[in-house]
Parts: sequence; C-alpha cells; structure tokens
Amino acid sequence: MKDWIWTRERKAAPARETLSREQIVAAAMTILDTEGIAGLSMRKLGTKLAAGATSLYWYVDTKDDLIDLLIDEVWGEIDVPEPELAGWRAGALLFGHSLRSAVLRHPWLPEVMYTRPSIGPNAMSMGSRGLVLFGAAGFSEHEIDLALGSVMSYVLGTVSAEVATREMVRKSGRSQESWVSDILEQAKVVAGDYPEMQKSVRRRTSMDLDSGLTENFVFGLDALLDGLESRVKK
Amino acid sequence: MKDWIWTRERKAAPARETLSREQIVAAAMTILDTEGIAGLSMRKLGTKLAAGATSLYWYVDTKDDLIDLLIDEVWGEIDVPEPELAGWRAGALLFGHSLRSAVLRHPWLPEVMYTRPSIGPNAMSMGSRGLVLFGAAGFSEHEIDLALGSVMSYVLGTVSAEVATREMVRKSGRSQESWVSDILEQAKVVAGDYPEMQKSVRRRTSMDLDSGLTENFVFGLDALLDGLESRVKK
DNA sequence: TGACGATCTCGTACGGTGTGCGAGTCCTTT
DNA sequence: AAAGGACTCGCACACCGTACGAGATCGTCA
Repeated sequence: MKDWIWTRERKAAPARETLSREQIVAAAMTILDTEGIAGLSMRKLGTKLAAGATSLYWYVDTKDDLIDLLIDEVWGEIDVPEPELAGWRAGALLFGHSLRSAVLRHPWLPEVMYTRPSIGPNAMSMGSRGLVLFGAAGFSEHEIDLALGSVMSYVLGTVSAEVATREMVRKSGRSQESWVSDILEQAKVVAGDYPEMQKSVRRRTSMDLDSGLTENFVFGLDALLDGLESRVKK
Repeated sequence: MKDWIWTRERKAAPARETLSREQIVAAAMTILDTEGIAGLSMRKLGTKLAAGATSLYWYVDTKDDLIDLLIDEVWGEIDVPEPELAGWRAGALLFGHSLRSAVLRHPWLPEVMYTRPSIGPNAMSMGSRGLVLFGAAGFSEHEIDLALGSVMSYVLGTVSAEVATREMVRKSGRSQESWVSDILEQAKVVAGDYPEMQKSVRRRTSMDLDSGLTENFVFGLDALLDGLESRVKK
C-alpha cells in the first residue's frame, strides 16, 4: 500500500532554516493561480523559492502529490454552513456559492480535479459538514449521499465550464468582447446551418458575460434544489 | 485571427497513398480510449500509423488541434431526440443518458474538455438539436439557454466525477473491491473525527459501484428536470 | 572534543515531451 | 524535360519529471 502524503509528518523541528511543505504549497499556489497548471514546473517552483528543483523532493514525493496538497488546500477554503443557522435550503445555496467562488479563485482546479481521489483532510471535513447540512433536510440516509453528490456535481460541472470560458478569454490576452465576438464569428461559420444556435449565440452576446454566467449558475442550482426539496420524505 | 482547424480542408485529391486526417484521428482515438491522455504522444501515434512523428504535422497544426478534433468526434456520438418523438422530458432524459454513456466510452474527455472551447461542427449540431428539444418544453427563449446549460453541466459534472473514480480503479490495476477498500481505509485514517463521513463511506461500500453510480446520476437528473419543469411558463 | 547519524540541499543525468526547420521524395501539370 | 505542389521525416532544441548520490549542516552522545 502506497503511503499517502496526508499521513506523513515531519519528524522533528527543523535543525536550521529550511524549506517547508507549507512554503512550497503556498508558492505553488500562487503560480497555479496566476499561470495555470501549464505554468507550474518543479524547476520554476524551485527558482521561486531560491532552491534547487530537486530539493523539493525532500518534502513531496512527486509533483502529483504536490498537486494533491494544493487541491485539498482549495477544499479548505469552502465553507459549509451549519444547518441550524438558516436551514438546509439556504445553507445549500450558500455552500454552492462558496464552492463556486473558490473554484473561480483557483481556475486550474477543474483541469486536475478529475484525475485523482479527493481524500485529504479538508476534503473530508467539507464532505462531513455537507452531510450534516443535507442530513438536516429530512432525507433518508441514502438520499443524503445522493442529494449532496448531485449538488456538488452540478456546481462543479457548471463552474468548470464557466472557468473554461473565462480562462480562454484570459489566455487569449485580449478583451472579453473581442474574444467573444471572434469565437462567435467562427461559430457562425461552422454553424451556418443551425438557426437555433445562431439565435442562442445572438442572445448571449447581447448580455454581459459575468452576469450571464452567474445567472446561469443560480438558475440551475435553484431548479435542482427545488427538485431535491420535493423528494424529502414527508 | 487564428485559422481554426474546422475550416481548413484538403485542397485536392491526394496524389498517392498518404495519411489522412481521418486516419490520424481514428488512431489517436483508440490510443486515448485505451491508454488515456497521458498515453498519447505524437511519436507513439506516428509509430502506430507507420509514419514519422512529424509527418502528422502536415495534417494538424499542433497536438492541441488534434485533441480538438477528437473532442468534437465525441460530440458527434451523442444523440439528441427530436421533441416530437417523446416530448421534452423524455427527450432530455435520453439526451442525458446518451451524453453520459459517450463520456464513459471516452473517459479521457473530462481531463481535456475544460481547457478549450467546443465549437466544432458536431458540438454545434448537438447544441442546436438541444436547443430545439428544450425549445419544445415551453421555456422562454432566455430560459431555453439556461435550462439546456444546466442539464449539460449537471450531466458532465456528474459523469466527470464518475469517470474519475472508474479510471482510478482501472489505473491501479487492481480489483474494484480491493481499490475501494484501500481508499476507504485511508479515508478512515484521515477522517477519523468525522462520524458522518464514516457512515456515508460505510453506506457506499455496501453497494455495487456500478449501480450506485448510475443511481446517483439518475437521481440528480430527475430532480433537476423536476425543478426545470416547474419553471415552464404556463 | 570528536565521531556518528539524521536531516536537508542540489548538480548531474536519463529518458521522455511537442514541434520548427529544411532537405528529400513523389506525382501531376505544362 | 522542367517546374512546382503535395507530402514525409530526420535532426535538433528547449523543456519536462525525477532517480541518484555526493555533500553540507546540525543535534546528540561517547
């Protein structure tokens, strides 16, 4: 059995000024947030910490392990309200928004999240609090798992798509408007024969990207919560 | 403006027996489906086609462009029923299942899907047919976009998570049961203090992975469609 | 004080990656 | 026969993750 990063601790206090896992994680996080996954290499991270690239391997077995730590760091930013505060429905809404904004702050997450299990301490804490929240809604035990999973999947799916378009704008290095109109022009060429698509595209261009994405998110989340609410056993 | 792959065509009939974009895409697809994204390199793909790696660059500008083609290929496998056949609700359910099973057939998709815009011809066709289907439900024009987007995000989010666990089992090279129990044992160590998590974990282990994942998918999709249905303007 | 072992750093090297470039080969058209 | 387009591909470059082992620095104990 592999020994996981989560259960490996520093043996004793460092003898002298050294690197630390926290330091490495923090530096890697700022690289990821500003340059994306493709911008993170061990050599670059080493340089940023004024250290040799391979020094990092004392604190982390592989780059993938480092990314596991970074992902769990994000889960740690999400807050899941206690059900006593405002009840399940409002709590779930808040949870959804918190999850969304965390991913928007760390847009590299969707690209890596689906390639590894999330079993770090923060993921566990978040999951546990989510179960408590959804448990208060009156679902059966089994439905608690299903409902929480649905909401998380919806939120992560929506925000992944959202982040994808935001990131593509950013990477293009151009203004939102100019990028959108470029893509849409292209889409028009390819989709000339699809009038519904053209109409939808025209609808979208007529509104602000930011507020459109937010509205999209809220609309679906509300609908999903409606559907879940009606499943609570009376 | 970048010239997109979608609008670049072969000028004339090939002079002699040559490679072709279709051939390359097909070979790359089987590599992706069997070995995943990490298994696809231009050199390996070249070898598979009995060609030099750099020969491929005649047909495709970059590896990313090739992946764009592959993604659009997947969108081409999804069928979106006409609303006349069974109405919106049944059609949306069918669409969801079709989307899910396509991703299950091509488990590499979530890892790359969120890094680029889907504006290929098949994506356009799928989107257009989706709009037609949801248009028949009685939504306002604006709500059509929102509702379709929500369903797609939910389905892709759910199936991405699903594929992630399935792939991790596969890559571990061990039996489903042994992998699951390993992960759960680890989770237990990390999450000792979270009784709700432990209970949830125990619930999950007591059931078949396959049917559990399917039930999860259907439960949330049904709830979402319920919520959407109640939003149709009367 | 001196020696030992643990902790930590890092230069070098290996085998991989995507792909730019330019030379070379084939086939059609004039 | 000559020209020119269509296509193939070997070489080279810069970059990647990381295994390995030599070295540096420390606390501890004889």
